[in-house]
Amino acid sequence: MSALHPILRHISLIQFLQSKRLGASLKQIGEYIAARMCIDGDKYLDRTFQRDKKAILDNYKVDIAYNPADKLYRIVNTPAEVGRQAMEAFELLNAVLQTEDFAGRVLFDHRRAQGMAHFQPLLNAIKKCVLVKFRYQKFDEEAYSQRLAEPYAMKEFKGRWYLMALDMADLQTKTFGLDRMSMLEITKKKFDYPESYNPQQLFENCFGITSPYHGQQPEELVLAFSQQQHRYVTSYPLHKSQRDIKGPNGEILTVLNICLNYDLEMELLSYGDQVKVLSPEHFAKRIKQRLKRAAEQ
DNA sequence: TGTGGTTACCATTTCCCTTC
DNA sequence: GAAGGGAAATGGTAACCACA
Repeated sequence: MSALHPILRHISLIQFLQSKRLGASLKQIGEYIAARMCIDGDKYLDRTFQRDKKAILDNYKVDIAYNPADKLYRIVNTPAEVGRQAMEAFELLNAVLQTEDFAGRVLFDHRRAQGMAHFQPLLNAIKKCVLVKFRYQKFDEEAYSQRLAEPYAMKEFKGRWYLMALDMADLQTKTFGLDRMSMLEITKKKFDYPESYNPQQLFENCFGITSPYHGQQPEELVLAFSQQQHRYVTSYPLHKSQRDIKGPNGEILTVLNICLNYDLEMELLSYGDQVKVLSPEHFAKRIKQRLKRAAEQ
């Protein structure tokens, strides 16, 4: 039995129950798991299922409930984001391990963001509401600065992790890249988490890690992608508000309700000549100026 | 009262690491 | 590569509980 065996079973169980909206009996679950795990049909026992059910709730926050009325088990909540990501990561790992005979034919991006060692300590600091000290170097500055901050939340963007924290030097909430931190120290000094700070709400209308400036409201952004690029952004949307509309000449336009921040500018610039900003005009001008400067370089 | 889900406890099996 | 031992996973059973 591999150490991966139980985890694979848990994920199989979740996927099976997700596909069975109306629920599944213990017999159906047993047969599916037995087939999936290549074990004898009667080897997935009730006792193991009960243990799996508890482990799934603990590890993935997926609650499997039994309904005595129809004698079926079903998932009663949506897997939390962290659980979903854990499942995806494990599925990838499992698939890769199964293809080890194909070494050299499954290629990974070797670029790895630095600073992931800070992730767990910072998470603990957020949980315990204690101040953190660290040395920080901005990308546009040579010098390091010493920071003391109240850590509030973590956010991922393009393979890097960022800390949202209140900088005690100027009492401004800022975003710090973990890859630019060093000499992290978790203090014992407690702080009160500000009730008004809601990171999910703060970034709801944003792309990337640049939070909106005070009072900034989302705007309607209209884009015209090339046919090829349109397919790409449809399969990997920029923002949850993204939708398609028909333009005046029957062409497909992409519309987003979003704060027009630096990260979004950079993302659109990365598409080169495959996208045209139609509105708002001030944002189109900004993109045009950047492209003009880029051409001059 | 019977049925079936849940949980606790202990036994057994299997895996994996270390040592030779 | 084989053997031994520890750890983890799994199996078996009994007791408890809710519900029809």
